[in-house]
Amino acid sequence: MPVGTAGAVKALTPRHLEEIDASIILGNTYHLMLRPGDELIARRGGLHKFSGWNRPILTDSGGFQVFSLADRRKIDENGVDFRSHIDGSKHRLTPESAVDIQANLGSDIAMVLDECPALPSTPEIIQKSLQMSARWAARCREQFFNHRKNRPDPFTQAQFGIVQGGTFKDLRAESAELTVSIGFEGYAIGGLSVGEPNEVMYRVVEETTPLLPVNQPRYLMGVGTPIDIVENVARGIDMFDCVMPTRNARNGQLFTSEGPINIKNAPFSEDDGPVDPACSCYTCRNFSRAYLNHLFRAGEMTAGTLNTLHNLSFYLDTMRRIREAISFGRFEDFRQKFHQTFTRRALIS
RNA sequence: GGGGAGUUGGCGGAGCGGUCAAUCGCAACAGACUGUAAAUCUGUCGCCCCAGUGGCUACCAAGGUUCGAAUCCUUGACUCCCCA
Repeated sequence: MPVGTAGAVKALTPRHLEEIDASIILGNTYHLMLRPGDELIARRGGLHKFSGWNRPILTDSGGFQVFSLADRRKIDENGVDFRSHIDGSKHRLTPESAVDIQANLGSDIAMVLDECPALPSTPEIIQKSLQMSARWAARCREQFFNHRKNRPDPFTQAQFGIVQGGTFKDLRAESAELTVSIGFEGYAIGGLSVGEPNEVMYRVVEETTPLLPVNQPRYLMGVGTPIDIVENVARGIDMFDCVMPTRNARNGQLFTSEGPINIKNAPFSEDDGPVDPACSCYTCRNFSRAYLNHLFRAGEMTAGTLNTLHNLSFYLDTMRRIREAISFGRFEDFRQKFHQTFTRRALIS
């Protein structure tokens, strides 16, 4: 899922996203409630209509902002007090209001409000946090059902629960059990990709996915590098979201089948080849590395657009190839080859 | 012809006797980025090396004053502005 925090995948239009065949994008409760406001969006017929995107949208609950904006919030049992990063004003997010806001946004998949604790942390702290997240999840589910019951219009939104538990196997198990027992349309693994080593993340995912229903989507939140994605599919994950392809594109890092390159680097200023010869996206079909190097250095905003288009194409293509490999029973083969060709740093031609 | 201002590292531009190999910005060179406070942030940026309270050469040029000069004086070269 390409990330479109504030109602847009940065640097792209919905037309671009359709062209690369993105099937679902992500929006953010916290950011949209502050600006322009979820009620304003509701008055305009919801986020799809407002943003001109008519395919599915998943909205994150603001749980991650509980973590990333830690210095400007206060958590208690009932919810989170936030100080807006935009103007400093005070706002409150509760499990119930997070559900209400996402209902206003009209997303297709809503996430429960959770607490994403910083790592590393002690088992005691993680356990208290996961238990509160579970209580919040139950409240979110109840509020979700209220919407289902009371809305005059058909309320077709799905809701996902989030498993926490840090890097501790038993705590992940506890959180998974609590979350699954509430019952959701899908399950996410949260609280990872917050600075822990990759092997730790892989291990935790490996220990957690067996505890989640096989016939429902499993979503690993906030991950990751192309290698991370392949490795976590291997461990049973179905869905991902990550800012990496979009943010890094705007910062000049482009993913290729041979690994990442930094298009800013001097050698590319005279490189007439495409970003990735194996890629058939608009950027790779029409523009050279030399041109993209120039656009970036010149500060042209088109650089952000072409780079983002390519990186998202690379990510979505990778997922397509993964699906194909799985359907042909050749995933292990794919995984091995991917590791061989996708090096940490692509060779410069 | 007369009067005035100036010349600093790739560029712009600080500095006006020691703490200056020289603030800062740009450019350049590299790095980071994982449920987006990010078209952001970080590092390097005279030469040499055993990489350090290390060596060398440096602020237009030459000479001088001084324990000590990018900073003061003299001469020269060049640039710019104003009045004729």
